[in-house]
Amino acid sequence: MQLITIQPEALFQSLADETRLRIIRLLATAGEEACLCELVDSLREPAYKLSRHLKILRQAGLLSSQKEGRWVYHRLVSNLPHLEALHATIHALPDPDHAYQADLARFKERMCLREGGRCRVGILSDDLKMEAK
Amino acid sequence: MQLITIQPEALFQSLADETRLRIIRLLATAGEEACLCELVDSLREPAYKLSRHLKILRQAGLLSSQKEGRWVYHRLVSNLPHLEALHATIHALPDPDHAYQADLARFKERMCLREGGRCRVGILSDDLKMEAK
DNA sequence: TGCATAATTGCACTATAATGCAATTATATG
DNA sequence: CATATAATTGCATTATAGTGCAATTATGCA
Repeated sequence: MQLITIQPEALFQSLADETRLRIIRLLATAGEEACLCELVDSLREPAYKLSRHLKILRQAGLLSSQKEGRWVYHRLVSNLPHLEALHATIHALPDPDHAYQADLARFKERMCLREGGRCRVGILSDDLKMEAK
Repeated sequence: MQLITIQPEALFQSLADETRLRIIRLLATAGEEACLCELVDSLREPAYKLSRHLKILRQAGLLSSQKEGRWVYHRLVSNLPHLEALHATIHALPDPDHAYQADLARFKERMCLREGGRCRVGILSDDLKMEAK
């Protein structure tokens, strides 16, 4: 499921985007897996955008994704020495404008809606639902 | 000399390029500072190219550069927790096609030409000199 | 002061990557 | 089987970033 030879620069490439770094920092600090709709509500970014960035992170070997019914849960991969080291780096990153802190706060609140540890609701933020026909 | 607020994604952005990552890995593994011509001979890339990438790394807060006569020495910055962690990550990176190992071997050889710990010769690789008038 | 050289930079060009919209796929449920 | 919805993707557009050449700057030295 993961590439045998990951080019190191592709690893950093995948973190060189604000949205992707927000995703990774959130999952790293929360120590949790999350589905797309939970990320949408936490980061307040449209689903199509996050979905694409999640794919990039998966291809870079940073995330693994697992489908459960209609939901897809994304979690950090950390079975390699350089990935462990990378997570330590991410934990040590500064948060100058408290953007990550805000993401994490929304995420924690969102996690309260889980039932039996699983997501049972869709996107809650009205302005990010696609149903705006 | 260095920015007060470095955006974390700019840090990864600066490592998301093969040439820049080669520079950083070389300086990190060698534990040495190096001038441009030494890097040109070690990485076998044209001076104008490396010079530009060095500038980007400097602006990202990863390198500091110091002029000594005609030579400019570049060294890693590591006075911050997340930079220390980043160096650990870089040390843990795989080297699938042994490119970094080759860079380091050329660098060590090149360092033998120093006198009193300072570079005294220019670019040695004939095909990378600009004098090809 | 003139020349050689270490290093940098302006400019044009090309390649790559992010974005938004709309459509589509896949799954659960009445 | 029809509908709702979680998630993904095709496409056109825009923005960003790397490259090579040639010119320029800055320094040491004869």
